Amino acid sequence: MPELAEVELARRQWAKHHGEAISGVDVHPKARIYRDCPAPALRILKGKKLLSSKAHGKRMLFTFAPKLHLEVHLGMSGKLSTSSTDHEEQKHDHLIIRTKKAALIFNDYRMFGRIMLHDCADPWAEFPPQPQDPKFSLAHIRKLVGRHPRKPLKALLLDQNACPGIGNWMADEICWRMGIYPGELCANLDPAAVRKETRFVALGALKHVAEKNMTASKDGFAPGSYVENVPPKNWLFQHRWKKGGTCPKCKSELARDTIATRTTAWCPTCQPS
DNA sequence: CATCATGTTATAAT
DNA sequence: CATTATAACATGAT
Repeated sequence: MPELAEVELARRQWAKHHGEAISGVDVHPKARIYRDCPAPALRILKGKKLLSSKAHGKRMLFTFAPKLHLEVHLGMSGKLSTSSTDHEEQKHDHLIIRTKKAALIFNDYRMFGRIMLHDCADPWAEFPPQPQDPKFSLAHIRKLVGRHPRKPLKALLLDQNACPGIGNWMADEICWRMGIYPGELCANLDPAAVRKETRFVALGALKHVAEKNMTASKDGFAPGSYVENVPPKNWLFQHRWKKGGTCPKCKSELARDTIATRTTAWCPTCQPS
C-alpha cells in the first residue's frame, strides 16, 4: 500500500500521541515483521515517552529517547492506526503500544513490513535526499542517471537509494508526466525533467494524500480510513487500475505490462516506446 | 484453482 | 568491483 505520502499519513496517526508515556507493549514474537529485531526487545519501550517522529522514504522513525528509536516499515500491506485503550488484538495486529489514552497499532497481513530498534543517536545519518527535499538537486540526479545508463526509468524511480519513497503508482505518475515510456533507459533521459516531475509528484502526493485529511478531523481516524485519501482526477492514479482506463490528457486507452518487475500503466500516445 | 496486489532483498548473471 | 535482473517472501481478493 504505502508510498511516501501514505507513509507520512501513517506516521501522523501515531504522532498524535507524542508526549504520552508507554504503559504496555504487546507483540507477536513469531511474526515475520520481527526478522530484524527480537520481538521481546520492544519491552524496553515500556515506561518511556513517545517524544517525536519522522519519516524518510517509506520508513518511519519513532523516538523514545535520544538513543532509542523504533523504526517501522509498512511493506506492502502494513497499516498504522490508533484506537481506544481497550482495543483488543485483531487478526494480524503484530504490535500494540499502549498509553493511558490510546493504543497504537501496527497491523500487516502479508508481513512484508518490518520493525527495528535503534540505540544510536541518528540511525538515518547517511540517507540519500528525498524528492521533496531541496537536496534532491539537479547535480544529484545527473549523478544517478549517469551511474545507471542501462536501467529503465521506472526501475530508477523505484530504487529506494535513488528516489526514496517513490513506489509503483508514483513511478507511473512521474513517467506519464514526463511523457516518457517507463522502459526508456536512463542514458536517454533529461535529468532536469526527471527532477522536475519527481518533485512535482512527491510534493503533490504529500499535499493531496498526507495533508488533506489531517485537517478533516481532529479526533483521529478509524483504522484504515486514510486510504481514501487520493490524488486529483487529472492524475494518472485515478485511471490506471480501471479496466478500459484512459489517459487524462489525451483519452487514449492506457497500456499495461510488467516493467522493472512491476505492473506498469502508461499512455501509448503520450509516452511512445 | 490461477492470478494479482502502492515492497524489499538475497542471489545470480552480465 | 559495479550494475542489472529475477525469484522469493505471506496472505487475501477476485
